[in-house]
Amino acid sequence: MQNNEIAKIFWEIAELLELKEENRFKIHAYQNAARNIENLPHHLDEIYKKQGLKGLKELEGVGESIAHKIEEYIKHKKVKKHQDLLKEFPKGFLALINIPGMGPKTAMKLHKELKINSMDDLERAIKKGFLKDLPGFKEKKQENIKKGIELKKRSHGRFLISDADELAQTLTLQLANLKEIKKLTVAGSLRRREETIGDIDILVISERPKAVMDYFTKLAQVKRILAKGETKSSVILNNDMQADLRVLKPDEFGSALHYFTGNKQHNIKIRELAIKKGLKVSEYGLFKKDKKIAGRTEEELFEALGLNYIPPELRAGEDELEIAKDKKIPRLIELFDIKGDLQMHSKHSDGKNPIEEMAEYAKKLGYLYIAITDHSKSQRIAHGQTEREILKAFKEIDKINARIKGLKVLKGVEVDILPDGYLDFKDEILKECDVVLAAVHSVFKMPQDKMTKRIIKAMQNRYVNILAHPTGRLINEREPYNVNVEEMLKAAADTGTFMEINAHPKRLDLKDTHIKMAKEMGILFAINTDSHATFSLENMKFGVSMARRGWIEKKDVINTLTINKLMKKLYQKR
DNA sequence: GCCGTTTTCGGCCCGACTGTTTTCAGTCG
Repeated sequence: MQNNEIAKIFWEIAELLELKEENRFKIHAYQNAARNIENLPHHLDEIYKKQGLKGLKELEGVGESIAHKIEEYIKHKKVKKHQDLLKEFPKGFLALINIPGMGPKTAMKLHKELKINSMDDLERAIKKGFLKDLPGFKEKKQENIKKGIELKKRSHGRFLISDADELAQTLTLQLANLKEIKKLTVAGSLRRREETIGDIDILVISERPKAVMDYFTKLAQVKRILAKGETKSSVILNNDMQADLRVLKPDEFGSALHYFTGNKQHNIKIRELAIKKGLKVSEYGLFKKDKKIAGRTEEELFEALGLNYIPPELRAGEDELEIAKDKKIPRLIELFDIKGDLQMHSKHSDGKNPIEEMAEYAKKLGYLYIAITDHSKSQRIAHGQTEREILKAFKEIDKINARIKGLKVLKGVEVDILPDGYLDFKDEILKECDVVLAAVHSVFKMPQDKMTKRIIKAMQNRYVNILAHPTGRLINEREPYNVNVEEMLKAAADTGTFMEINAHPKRLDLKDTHIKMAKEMGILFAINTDSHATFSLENMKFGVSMARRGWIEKKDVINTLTINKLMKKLYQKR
């Protein structure tokens, strides 16, 4: 978690500099560095160990000064500039500018005029009505700050993509009822298929924006209106998620969708590119002087800028513009490329449905095969199977295969990787399987070198095909275990082990940056739902979008193959 | 503070909404 610790320090330096009204470009530089560090696939101390300061300076947004501060943190666990800045303000003061609607200017004014130094001070001052005596702080502003504090206290961070997806669907279904709306689409982080979602962005095409805004802000799910204007409204929904609606005209659709999809860094880079070409981009279109030259569709916009179409999942503000300029954006994998699902559980361990029901459901999805991969014996909580039980289950699979046409059920197991790196089943059992997934399910807290060795040892087993949920994280619940991902991936490449992209919305493991790194090493993937019930087989879409964010093509994924080619791949390690 | 296929100095994305200061600053995305 070291990268995030350093990023947090740079975010705070930026905030502190904002309070001091420092040069805004300097502030921007710290924010930019923080953002880039958060998205790094490698640990900063590993980069530093291998390549020193020079390696740090090669990172985007990191120059002389910030590289030294990273070095300082690695050596001393703190950064002097950060400590000095913190000393200039009372403890707990930074919390104030993180209240929605409050920025550095407001916070500083309250600090200077009313000696408000913390969240507690602020709440007390509001209760006593002190704010009202201040110029520029009338009734409404005070009310907004109060609501901002409440929201801040209740909010539990970002939402799972599956939850946001469902909510967005109910909103758009209702909006679609309004006849004034010509076209309607979800944009923002949900369209980019980020692993978690902060708010829901909806773009509407209509000639009558006022009617749309009235309807939107009165929806049953709306708890509070943050802003309501001619073209843009923001609301807080009942579950405390924010939703933004933007209304534009038909000939602005492409540029508006692009602008509203982001991310922010990507948009900035697009605008910078436009400037270099003597053009200007905004949500209203691409302009040469005052003449509009593109904007009706996203495709038109990219083409006018001399770029390949960049799919939303790749719009990260990293190297996608350069690659699009060289016309090298690949055709990314699609949901319909998936021919089967190679991790799921049945009643034989902790699943809800019998094998046959899983198979029938998969057949309805159009799959050619599935693998039943129930847990091994040491997973007591998950009713892991003994050797006898799994062999019995395989006989049941033979019978099902004889009955069902058009879908093959593979005999599999999700075998536990024990703390010493040995597996929970002996090779005699594993060799009876068509597919073997290995996974860590216990003793998560291990020093990095031990955990890395443990996993690598498991992958060296000739029967292990796939490393399941390779980093073990549970989004919003559990950190990944401490494993050196780069070494782990190198071992996967050496042993011919496939990496899982686990499609469960809480896992999404590997994540995008690690997927990209693994692909560069030539590793192949299996995108699996890890289903414990029939309906969860539908989660495949979340795995596919995570794969797309990692630049994955159909050829990189083994469960896009036909059954014969897949079997060949699965047996080539033995 | 970062960055460079016109630059090692002089730039650094663009626009909406709110509240209140009657002309705009602050905040947000």
